[in-house]
Amino acid sequence: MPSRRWLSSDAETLAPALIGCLLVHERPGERLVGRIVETEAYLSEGDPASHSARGPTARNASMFLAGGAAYVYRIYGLHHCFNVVSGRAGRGEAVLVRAVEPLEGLAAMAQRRGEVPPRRLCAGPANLVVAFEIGPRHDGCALDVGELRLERGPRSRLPAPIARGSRIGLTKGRELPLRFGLAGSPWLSRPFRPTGK
DNA sequence: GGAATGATGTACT
DNA sequence: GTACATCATTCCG
Repeated sequence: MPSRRWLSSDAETLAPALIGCLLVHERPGERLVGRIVETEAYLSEGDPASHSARGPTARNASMFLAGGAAYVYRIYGLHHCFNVVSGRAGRGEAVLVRAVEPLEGLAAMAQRRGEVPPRRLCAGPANLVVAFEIGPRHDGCALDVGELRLERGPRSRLPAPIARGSRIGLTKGRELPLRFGLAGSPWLSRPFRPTGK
């Protein structure tokens, strides 16, 4: 049984640690793989932007599971976003996966995403969810077993340093530098400004 | 019951 | 930079 201990670290630690890890969606006849290049941490305390900020509800219940579960929610009535729950059970922290570099299954991803340039296939949390055919059915799933999995990347060094900046699209908690990404990667949803914003 | 809100993406000025 | 599609969830009364 693969160790899940690395997934129980706090969100601010896990978010950069997920850069370089692989997201795998494997079903009969189809295998989708991507390398995570951009994440955001949502904390259990002191983070007004976190869905867990006002305690458990029906929607955010899976965010309070133990690290290694998936948290999938709908936003703006239109899209879904995929998170890796982190920390110990009951904490309520998670890491939003904002962009991955597609490695396998590009044709299937393109079919779902439509006519977009390759670099936009999995750029943005709602876009990668479409490309990877992730849905509400994955909410609460364990990410070390089953069709949707998280795999540790190669132990070799990353091809670039990890950049850090403020999170995107928030109305609260903008000042917290909790966005992480592979510096200079063409697969990011948006580039990191040199200033860290 | 009713209203406000939102961890987005795309198109447009 | 702004407009907006679109609706479940959340909060208030």
